[in-house]
Amino acid sequence: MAEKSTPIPSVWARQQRAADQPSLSRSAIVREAIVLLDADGIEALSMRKLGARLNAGATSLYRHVATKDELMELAVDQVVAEIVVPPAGGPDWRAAVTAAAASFRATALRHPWLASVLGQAGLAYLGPNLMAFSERLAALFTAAGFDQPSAAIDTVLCYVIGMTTTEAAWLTAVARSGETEAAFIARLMPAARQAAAGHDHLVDAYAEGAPDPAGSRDGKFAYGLEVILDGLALRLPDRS
Amino acid sequence: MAEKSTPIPSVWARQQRAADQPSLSRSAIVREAIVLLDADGIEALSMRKLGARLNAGATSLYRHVATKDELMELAVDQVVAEIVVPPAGGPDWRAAVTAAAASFRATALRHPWLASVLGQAGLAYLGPNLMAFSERLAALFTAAGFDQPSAAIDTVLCYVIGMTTTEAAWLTAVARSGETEAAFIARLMPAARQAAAGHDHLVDAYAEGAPDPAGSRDGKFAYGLEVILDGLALRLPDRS
DNA sequence: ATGCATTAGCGAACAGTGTGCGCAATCCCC
DNA sequence: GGGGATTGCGCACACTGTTCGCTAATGCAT
Repeated sequence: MAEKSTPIPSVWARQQRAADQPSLSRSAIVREAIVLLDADGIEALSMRKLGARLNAGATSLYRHVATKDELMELAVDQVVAEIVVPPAGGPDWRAAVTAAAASFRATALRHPWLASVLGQAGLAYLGPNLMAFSERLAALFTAAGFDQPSAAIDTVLCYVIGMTTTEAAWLTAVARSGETEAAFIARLMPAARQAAAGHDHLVDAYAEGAPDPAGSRDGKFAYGLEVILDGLALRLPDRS
Repeated sequence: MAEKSTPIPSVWARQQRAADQPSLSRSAIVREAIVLLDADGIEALSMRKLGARLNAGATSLYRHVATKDELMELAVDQVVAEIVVPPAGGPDWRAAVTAAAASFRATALRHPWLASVLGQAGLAYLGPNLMAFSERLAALFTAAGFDQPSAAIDTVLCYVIGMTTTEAAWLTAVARSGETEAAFIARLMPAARQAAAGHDHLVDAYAEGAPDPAGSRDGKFAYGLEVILDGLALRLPDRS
């Protein structure tokens, strides 16, 4: 019992290391963090779980990543690379912006933690993929004829981030319930109806059930985007 | 799996006990939680600190609030009551919506945690003040002539939430730095410039310094809102 | 091949966190 | 006064992010 503190190193107990995997690296850590984030949500990511998933101790990660916040920043930048923005200069800038927004939305729904983290990060993240994303958007809007495109970009981006944040949160809640979206809505309706009691316009809004929740989400996103594109088009010089 | 058909319980369905005389009461807890959230941010709110602030043990709070998430929901609903939405039926619906958006933004900047929590909550929060807020918005847009106002409302709301979330996050970072906004920008510029290197449109965007950061934030918010209102106006019937 | 300097990995530990449980005290009503 | 219901709270549990030394392995120069 004397060797309670440090076990005597034995030749037989010696482990040969690192033959199995390309060991620990920043990119492997980020990759696995994204897997864990996608699977179990943002609050389920812990350094210990992530380390265990990589056959490593929790504190080993700190040799490659300064802090958990930095890890999140790296994960965001990695995932932002999935967003595809059409090249600038095409004949139809509205179609290009619509495609970029759709790609953003698809990416944000594939990684439901993205939009909320991105919204709260604001302009503090400067990762290469995020910069490249911004650059392509700026090129797109500049080529479309906006002489001061950053305000237009921010308008579209804030709308898209706000919409996908709430949509991802909703889908996460649905997924956690283990039900279909329609069943989840049905189970939520009594509480919603009771809360809406006495508010005439709200009961009207709740009255018509949505037969196709996913489709109506698509439609709502497209509607708001069209509204914004119409408003932006009015600010373009000439046309016609 | 057993609660497949059980309606989702809501905080608001449970009745609130009277006898709010003792120092510990639901409303006192929520009030103090808001103070703490405003002062130190969302991640600084802990049940222990909140209990200490109320001269009570941490676990005592659980007699009045089921969980910390429920407490956040109550805090959100409390703060939403500060948002002023003009009555419906006025002659100028755009001015009314602009005023409501400005009130939302002011409230969200007064309580920098509001927008992000609200965005991630999505439609799950059913507090009375949030319902009243939605009702007033619905009345406003219905009176303006939108026959299906919920899509229009969501467009405006997602934009406002997205914009104020990033703006609040930015201001929180500035406040934490202890510097003025201009000084913070100046200190951030080298990193931003380096990250933007090679991206022509971005260096252009960074080139013009903003002499009045607060004013330019106001302007950006107003610009995006005007864009959306223009786009919505196109969808109104008649207009002469 | 050998010695050395650097570093990757990790166990223990610290200061927190949310919250369930059971016990004591207090209150209200009969 | 008796008794049941309610409130406050200390303890404990299972976590969290992160720091600190220590060991073992690796790369490099000789």
